Amino acid sequence: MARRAASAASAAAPAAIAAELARIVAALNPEQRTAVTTTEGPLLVLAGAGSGKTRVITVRIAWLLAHGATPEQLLAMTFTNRAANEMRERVAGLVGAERAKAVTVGTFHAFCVRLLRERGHAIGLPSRFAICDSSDQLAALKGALRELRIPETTLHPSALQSQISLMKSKLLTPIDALKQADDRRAKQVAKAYAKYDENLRRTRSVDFDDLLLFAVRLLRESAKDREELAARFRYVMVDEYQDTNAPQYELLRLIAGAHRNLCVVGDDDQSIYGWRGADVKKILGFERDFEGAAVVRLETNYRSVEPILEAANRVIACNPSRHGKTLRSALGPGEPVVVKRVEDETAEADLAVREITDRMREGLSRPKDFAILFRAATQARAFEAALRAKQVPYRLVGGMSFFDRKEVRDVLAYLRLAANPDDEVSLLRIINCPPRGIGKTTIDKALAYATAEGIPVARAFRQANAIAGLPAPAVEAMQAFLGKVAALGAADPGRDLVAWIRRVLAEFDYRAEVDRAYPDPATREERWQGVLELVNFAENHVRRASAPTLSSFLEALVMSSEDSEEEKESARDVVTLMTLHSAKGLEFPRVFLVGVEEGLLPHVRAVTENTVEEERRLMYVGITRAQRHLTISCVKSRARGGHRGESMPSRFLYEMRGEAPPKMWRPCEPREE
DNA sequence: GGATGTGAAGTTTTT
DNA sequence: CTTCACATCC
Repeated sequence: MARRAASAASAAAPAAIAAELARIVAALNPEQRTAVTTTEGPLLVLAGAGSGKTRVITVRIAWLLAHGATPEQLLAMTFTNRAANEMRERVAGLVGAERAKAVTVGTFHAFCVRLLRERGHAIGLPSRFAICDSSDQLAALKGALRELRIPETTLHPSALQSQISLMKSKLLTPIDALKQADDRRAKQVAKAYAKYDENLRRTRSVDFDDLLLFAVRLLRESAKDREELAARFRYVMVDEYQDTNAPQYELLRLIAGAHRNLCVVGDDDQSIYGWRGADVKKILGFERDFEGAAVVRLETNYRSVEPILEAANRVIACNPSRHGKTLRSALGPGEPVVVKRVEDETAEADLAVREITDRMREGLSRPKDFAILFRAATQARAFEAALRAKQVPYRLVGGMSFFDRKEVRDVLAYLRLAANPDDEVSLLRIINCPPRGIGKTTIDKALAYATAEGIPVARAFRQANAIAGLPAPAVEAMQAFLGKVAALGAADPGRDLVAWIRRVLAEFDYRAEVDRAYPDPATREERWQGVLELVNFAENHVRRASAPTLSSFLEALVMSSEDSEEEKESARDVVTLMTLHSAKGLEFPRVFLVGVEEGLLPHVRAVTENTVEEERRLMYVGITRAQRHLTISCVKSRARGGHRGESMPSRFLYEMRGEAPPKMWRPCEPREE
């Protein structure tokens, strides 16, 4: 990041590239062209669904480069790795791999990691901090609860996790949380938050939210770093701006606040992450925050046929607070949106699968043309069953990731412990896996000792002989185990990563543990494949990274949600099942939007919590995924939480047709507080 | 220290 | 209905 703007790149941009760019810009519609060529000052690009948003950002980067900016001066921020990768590839296609490489394109989180590794010392951050993923976070929270003697039944760790994350994404410190706490529970949450943070600091760890928070703190406190960053990144671009939370906004202000060359692209109508801290007010108030901002609306949609966009426009028009856009189809007329109400969820699944098999029989559609979209992940079950019965290949997006598999997490814990002997979470995970005679009682005693003495858990284990009442064999086993770990972690294997991982596996005889834990030979083989897949990842990392180390490998794993090879293979020609949230940004020729009922979409909790507007945006996102065909379904009777009950069509279905709901119809009522 | 049974609770998810 | 955490038993 501190690297000087190297102007060593190609002396003269090839004339061919310049001509190509002129051709591309000429082919844009007038609004897109304005968005591309307005380079100075704050710019808000309101990009409706399917309006060529990524094209605008990438061509804008090419335009900036062709008009005097150096690649080093450009910063493009995204929220997901997927978006970052796509942007990088498309920029490379426009300006050539060489210059594209020098443009900083990345997720907010990846940007912050780099910033903190290079400059974090200014706020006392150790350069070798570890990054916790969400299951590490959960384990750390359980530890904090244990130390505070709060039973997990009183404060559910996963609920605590999202509450703390939400507070962090609103820039609330544990002290703020304690000040604001007005009841017993809130006080406990604040205390757990404080203890959790304290433990992370002690183990030199940060969670995902901390990456943003520390970056903000660094740029607030160190004028030198702030000024250097602002001087380097003269042009800042942000994708999916409607998803920005408080720390991300703050970060942007700190980098681009002085020169104001900030271009944000987003769609307030697709803001669906309010529940995790994304603040739609940031995009609604951009013109106020950055006075004199130019605003461009992209309303021509290149994705969907007219009837689909008409439905989308009518639904979203019911939201009171928005910038206001109306999508126009570049594709023209098409088949009308189909709405069906069937008996129950089984019939709903049969309806969709029947349609899929019929269309496939015609030979004009393939499995990958179809997507089934739903509000809640639990709805997938019925569709999975129906697809299986008809032998239609499908993939369920979300669900358990490769890195959540037990064997993968176990092996990762070994690697992480070797890289960071203070990693308590990993230590506790594998201290007795494979079993080495260190039981729950022993561990509890060591934990109590660590808490009483105020020392790291790993140190307590190392001093096991000082702890009263521990069985001698357990003490020996612990010390032997820690000795092995220390020996492995003494030196970073660097390029020999793969061989080193194999040695770790052999040293701890993890194969034997897999054989022991899974008596069934088929699952045993499957589990072991998971371990081997991890070794593959390491191989890839060594091949791709410029200076691979154990730490860089572990970090790459935490920061990316990359699919395993096996998952990539199976994702080829299959029907896609996913939640509306994971569907954002995707498109399919034929979409089924299912379970469009009161209580589900909008969800009951959204109704009681007065967030129906966000549910309406979710409906809008669902509709606008469809290119040519959209089938919406709802049921008369649905089993929820074990009980079967009557389901009414969603209010959104009436809005979609521009009708008022019938008189007899009762939406779920907001609860009076 | 590990296997089996009982109980409660059950949107949305990326980094 | 089914998943996950916890308690109890061997």
